[in-house]
Parts: sequence; structure tokens; C-alpha cells
Amino acid sequence: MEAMLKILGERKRCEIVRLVWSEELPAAEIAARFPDVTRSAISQHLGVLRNSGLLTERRDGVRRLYSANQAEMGKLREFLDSFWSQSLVRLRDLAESAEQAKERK
Amino acid sequence: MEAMLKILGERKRCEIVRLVWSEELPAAEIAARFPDVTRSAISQHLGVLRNSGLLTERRDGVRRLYSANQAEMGKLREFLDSFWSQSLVRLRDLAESAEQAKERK
DNA sequence: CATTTACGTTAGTACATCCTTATGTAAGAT
DNA sequence: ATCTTACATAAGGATGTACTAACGTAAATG
Repeated sequence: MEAMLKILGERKRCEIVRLVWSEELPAAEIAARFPDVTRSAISQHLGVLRNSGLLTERRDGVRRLYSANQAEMGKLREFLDSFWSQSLVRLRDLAESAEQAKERK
Repeated sequence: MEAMLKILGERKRCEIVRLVWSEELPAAEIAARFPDVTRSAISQHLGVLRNSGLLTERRDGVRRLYSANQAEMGKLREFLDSFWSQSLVRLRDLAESAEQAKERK
């Protein structure tokens, strides 16, 4: 899961995911949004994102259409949420053991 | 914001934040949870986390007690949420312009 | 079949990151 | 005042990452 965080920790990759969040885009179009780097660089980022499951690829002839895998992104959100829920769980466990201690009296 | 993602993309740093999520811990205690690396390595991670605002430090004599900055983590969660809401915004904007087009008839 | 289009992949390089070891440094104990 | 404790910080090395330039490849087009 930390791997996904690291992958999105790169500005361009994060932007790419946002770009194809609600619409499929071909690699060329994605690359066009990043004029400061070569298409190769973007292709490599796409490879990383595809490999991690954050992007899905659909082939249409010679083109490759990318779109965000919202489900996979959802896992990341759950992971972040777990930071908050862990303390709740800990509180719950604490409350439970206190209850059991009381019953053992 | 991507910087924070990158920082948490490191396993140990992510674990450290989790460790001090609901309780303050001194640096030594944190380091003790990572027997495979030196205290120095952990101290450097603590520095990165403190610097990014993800951890807050409180000094108690010679010790330094760390705890997670949940507010800062909250920003990250909001950032992730923005991926979902951006499409909603786009849909809303689309609906609005459609409405305006109708009114102009 | 040759060419073009739209890509991915490889090789190589500059720079960043994570680590260890060594060296501060400030607070408390002797 | 010296020593110890609990840390940070600096220097240096191994490894990882993001990039460019060059090359490879499958699909469409003539």
C-alpha cells in the first residue's frame, strides 16, 4: 500500500491519474499535457501506473486508452482512513477489556 | 501535497505516524520498534516527518516526544477525496451550462 | 511490401534517497 | 565541572528514480 503512496508522490503521475479520472485518454494526449518532458518519460510513468493497477489500459487499434482505476484509488483512501479507525479500534478494545475486568470481579 | 504522499510512501515513516497516532512517544521508543536500522536512521525519518508537519514535537527535558498531526493527515485525506469530487464538480458545471443554454433559448 | 503512426522499451546519466558511522549538543546526574 | 543520556546533524556510500536519446514493434495506410 505504501508503494501506491510513493507512486502518487510523483507530481506528474498524480496529475495523470487526475486527467484520466473521468475520461479515457490516449497516451499521446496525456503526454501533450506535459510539454516540459518527452513522451518517453510519460510513457514510463504510464507503465508504472498501469503496473501498480492505478490505471487501466484499453487498446483501440494502434492507440492505447488509459483511465483511472477508481477502485484501486479507493483502497488507498481506505488505507488513509485506517489511521483514524485504528484509534477507534484501540479505544473499543480498551473498553472491552475494562468491561471484562469488571465482570471478573 | 504530493510531497506528503511521497513522505508517507516510505514504509517506516508510515509506520511511525501510525505508532504516534494516538499516543506521544519519545524518539528512543520509536527507534526501538525498528530493530533492523540504527537510531540515526529513525532520527532522520523523524526529521523529515517533523519538517513536513506530519509530526509534532514536544520537548520534555532531554527527551523529545512525538505525536502525529492528525490535522495535517486530514489534508491528505481531503486531497485524495478531491479526486472523486472533481468529477462531481465537472458534472455540476456541465449541468449548469446545460441549464444556462436552456435559459438562453 | 514499404511507410507512417502511436506507442513501449532499453541504455545511460544526473540527481535524490536511505542508510551507517562519526561527530555535535543540550539537559540531567554524579 | 565531568559524565551520561537522549537525541540531532554531517559526511559518505550504495541504491533507486526520473529523465533523455535511441531503438524496437504492432497496427493502419498507401
